[in-house]
Amino acid sequence: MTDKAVVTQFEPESRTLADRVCEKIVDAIVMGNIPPGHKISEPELARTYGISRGPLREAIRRLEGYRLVERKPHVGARVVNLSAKELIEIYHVREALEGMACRLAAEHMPQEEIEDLRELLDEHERNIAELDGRSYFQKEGDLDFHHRIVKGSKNEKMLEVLGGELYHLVRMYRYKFSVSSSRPKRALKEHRQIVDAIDSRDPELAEMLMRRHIGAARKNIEGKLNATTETKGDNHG
Amino acid sequence: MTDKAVVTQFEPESRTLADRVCEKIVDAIVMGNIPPGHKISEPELARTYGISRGPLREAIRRLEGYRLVERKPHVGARVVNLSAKELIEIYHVREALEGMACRLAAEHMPQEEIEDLRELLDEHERNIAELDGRSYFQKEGDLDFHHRIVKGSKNEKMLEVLGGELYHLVRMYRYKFSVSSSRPKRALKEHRQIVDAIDSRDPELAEMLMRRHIGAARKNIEGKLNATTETKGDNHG
DNA sequence: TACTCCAAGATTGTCGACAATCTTCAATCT
DNA sequence: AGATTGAAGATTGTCGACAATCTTGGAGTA
Repeated sequence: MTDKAVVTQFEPESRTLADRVCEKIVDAIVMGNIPPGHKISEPELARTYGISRGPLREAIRRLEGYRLVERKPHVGARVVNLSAKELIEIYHVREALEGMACRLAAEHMPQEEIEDLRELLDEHERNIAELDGRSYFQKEGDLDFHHRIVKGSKNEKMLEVLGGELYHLVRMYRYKFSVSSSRPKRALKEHRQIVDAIDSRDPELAEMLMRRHIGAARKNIEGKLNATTETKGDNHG
Repeated sequence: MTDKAVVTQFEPESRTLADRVCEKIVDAIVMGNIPPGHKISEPELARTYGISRGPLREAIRRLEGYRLVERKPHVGARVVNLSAKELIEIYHVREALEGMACRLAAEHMPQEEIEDLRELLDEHERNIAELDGRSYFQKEGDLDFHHRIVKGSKNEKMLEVLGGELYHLVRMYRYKFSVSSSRPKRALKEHRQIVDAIDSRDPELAEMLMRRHIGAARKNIEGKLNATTETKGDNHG
C-alpha cells in the first residue's frame, strides 16, 4: 500500500506554468496593480514572470475568457475598462441568475449546508458588531454568501457562468470603487430572510427575496452614480 | 482620406489562423463530426488543418472557454459529453437569463427591432404552414428569435454570457438529440405573446411569458427523458 | 505650419524543436 | 495465472527564432 499521493496538491509542478501565472495576473488585475486600460505587453510580462511567451499567451487567452482583458488581432490585449453601465449590466445578470440559483437552492440545498450558511451569517453579525459602520470584511463575506447559495443550487452550469465570468469582474469592481454594502445591517437582515426562505423550502419566496436583495443593491449603486455624474457633469450615454 | 475599409471582413488575412480554425472545429463539434468524448489530439488536428500546434492550442483554449471541450493538464482535451442533467441545467439558466433579457427588451428594444421580430415570426408561420408538422428550419429560427430578444435587451454582458457559453452548447444538443420543438404552432403562439408584451412595454408580463415559454420546453424535455428511462422496466399506458 | 508618406522599431502571429509527463504494453515476480 | 514494474512510444508543455503586422517618428512638400 502506498500512503503518499496526498501531497500532490502541494507540489509546485502539479499545475502548469500557464495556470500559476494566469492566477497571478488575475490577482494583479483585480487588485488594480495592473490598471484598467493598461496594455498587456507579452515580452514585458514574460520577463516579469520569468517564463516564455508560449504559456503567457495561454494565460492571456484565459484572461480574455474571464472578460478581464480584451484582445484585438495584431494589436494586443488591454485590461478592461470598468464602466458604470457595465456594472449595472452585471447586476441585472446577477439578479436573474442568482435569483434562479436561490430558487433551486430552496429545492436542493442539503440541510447541512443551510446550517453552515446560518453560521456564516452569525459570523457576519459579529463582524458588523465589532466594526460597527465600516464592515470591511463583509465585502468578501458577502460574495462568500452568494457563492454558497449558487453552489447549493446544485446547478453546475450556473456555477460555471457566475464563477467563470462574473465573479472576477465583481471582485475587480469592489477593489476599484470600494463598493462595500453601504448598509451592512440591512443586508444581513435580507440575508437571513433568504436563508429562512431556503430552509422553509419555499422556492418562490427564496427567488423573490434574492432578486429584491440584488435589485436593491443595484438601485443603490445607480443612485450613487447619478449623484456623482450630476455633480461632475460627466458624460451621458 | 477616410476610406471606409468595409471589405476588411472579406479579406482572408483579416482574422488570425487560430480564429478561423477555431470556428471550423466549433462547427465540427457542434454538428457531431467530432463525437462527444473524443480525444482532441493536437498533432492530428494540426495536420488536418495544415497549421502548427501554436495557433491550434489557442483554438483549443477557446473551445474550453465555450465549454465544448474539457482539458486536463498533461493529458489533453476531450469533447464534452452531453448529459441529460446538464441539458436541464442549461434550461434553468436560460429561463432565468432570457427572462430577464425579455424584461429589459420590453424597456429598451427599439420599435424598429420589434417590427423586425414580427416579420421573423410571420416567416416562421409560413414555414410551419408549408412543412406542417415537421418544422426543421424552425430549430434555427427559434434560436434566432431568442437571440434577437437578448440583443434587444441592450445588455452586453447578457449577450456575452448567452452567446459565448450557452449558445454553442444549445446548438450541439439540438444536433445531437434532434430536439426540434415538438409543438411548433404552440411555440409560435407563445412567441407572438412575448412580442406583444414587449411591444406593450410591459416588462413584468414579458419576463413571465418568456420564463413560462422556456420552462415549458424544459418540462417537455424532462417528460421525454423520464419516458425513455421508464420504458426499460415499465409499460404503463 | 500642417499634412502626407515612408522607414525603422517594436509587437504579435506562427513555426519547429526539445523537455517533461502520461499511456501502453510486455517481461518478470509472487 | 494475475499483479507489478519498467521501458518504449506518444503526447503535452515549454522555449527560442523567424515572419507578418502595427505603431511611431521624422523627412519632405503644398
